[in-house]
Amino acid sequence: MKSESRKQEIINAASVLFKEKGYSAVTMRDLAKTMGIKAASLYNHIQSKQEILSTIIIELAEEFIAGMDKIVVSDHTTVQKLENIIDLHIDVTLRNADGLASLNSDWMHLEEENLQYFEKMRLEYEDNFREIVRKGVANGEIKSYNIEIMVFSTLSTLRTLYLWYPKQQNIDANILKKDMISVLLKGVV
Amino acid sequence: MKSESRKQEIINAASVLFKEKGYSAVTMRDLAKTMGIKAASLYNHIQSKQEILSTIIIELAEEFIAGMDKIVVSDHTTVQKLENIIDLHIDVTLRNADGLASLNSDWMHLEEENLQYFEKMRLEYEDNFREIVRKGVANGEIKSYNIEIMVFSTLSTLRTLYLWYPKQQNIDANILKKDMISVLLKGVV
DNA sequence: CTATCAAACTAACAATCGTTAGTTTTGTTT
DNA sequence: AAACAAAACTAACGATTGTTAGTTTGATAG
Repeated sequence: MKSESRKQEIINAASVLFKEKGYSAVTMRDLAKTMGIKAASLYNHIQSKQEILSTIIIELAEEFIAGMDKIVVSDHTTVQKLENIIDLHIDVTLRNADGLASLNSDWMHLEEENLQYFEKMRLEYEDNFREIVRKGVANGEIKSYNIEIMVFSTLSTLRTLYLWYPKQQNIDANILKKDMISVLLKGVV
Repeated sequence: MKSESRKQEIINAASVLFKEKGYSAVTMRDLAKTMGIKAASLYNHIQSKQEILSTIIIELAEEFIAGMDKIVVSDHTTVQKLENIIDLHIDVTLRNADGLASLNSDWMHLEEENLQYFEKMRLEYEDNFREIVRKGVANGEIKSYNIEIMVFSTLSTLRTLYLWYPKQQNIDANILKKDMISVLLKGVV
């Protein structure tokens, strides 16, 4: 076996470092030191620093696309769909909070092909989100505020979960889901 | 006059580049090319790359601290205070959206002294925010959801405004304030 | 004109970057 | 014990990094 697990260990360690300092500020020697080996040894397992970044980001982006697609084709109400989107973000955050840092902050360092692929997915995701909200406004389930503001407000919170949730200790995932749905959809006053 | 304005031009150009690629990925030669001069010439106006970053971030952080202090000592209701916080973030975002990118994403590259100062200010700001919400829950103005979730949800949206607002064309600042207050406080359903 | 001075320049530095080539170690299988 | 492969190593490369030293340019004031 060509040590796929060792490669994953490197990617996981890189995710942590990228979250702390960002892709550009992390050197291959930093990553090697974390793994307890020399920088050159990393190349027995990975092809390049760029491969690490793109693996982290593209994998996560495809997860979001797959999750959103399921929600879009479902026959739920708008409110249920929004609840499912919140669930999706919380689930992905619980599974890979470190990797989400790269997806959110280092996507611009992807190289040409993967950059275009990522941006296409992000646009598709946002369009789906916007369309769900738009339909909700149209059928009266959602208040008639500016759609862009509602989408941005919700999505910005969900996208930033990876920064906040790992620092919380006393919040169970299911309680988080429930309260986050309440706060995001019904407001605080 | 020791060309304070030329220094500000450099800082403004750096803010734009830092927003696009992050502090670590921007080289002094990148910045010089943007200014139409050679990298060495930058040092007639600034002391170091680090000075540019700390100027951008510390100035903005102090603005937030000053704004928050005014709100804290006011005799407004909790809801009014939250509305004023939203106003504060929108005002700062309109004035310096580029710089906010560094404050949000590159603060960890500050050096020892400024890093500690920044982190102290951030903690102070969040504590003030949390205390305002806590009092609002105590006197019944705010719903009794988890306080951490409410603070995070609101603050994460306000902190990310700099990414979103510059891309919006048809949204007037006053309409944005009004709608943002509605969405963040009263929810979308 | 000439003196002055800010602001540009050229040239170079030591350090560090991602990465490659070739070699040795380590652990398992025959 | 011999053979093999995985995974570590040493050494080095060319490029790029932030920054410095010293010099030239160009506009302004006497």
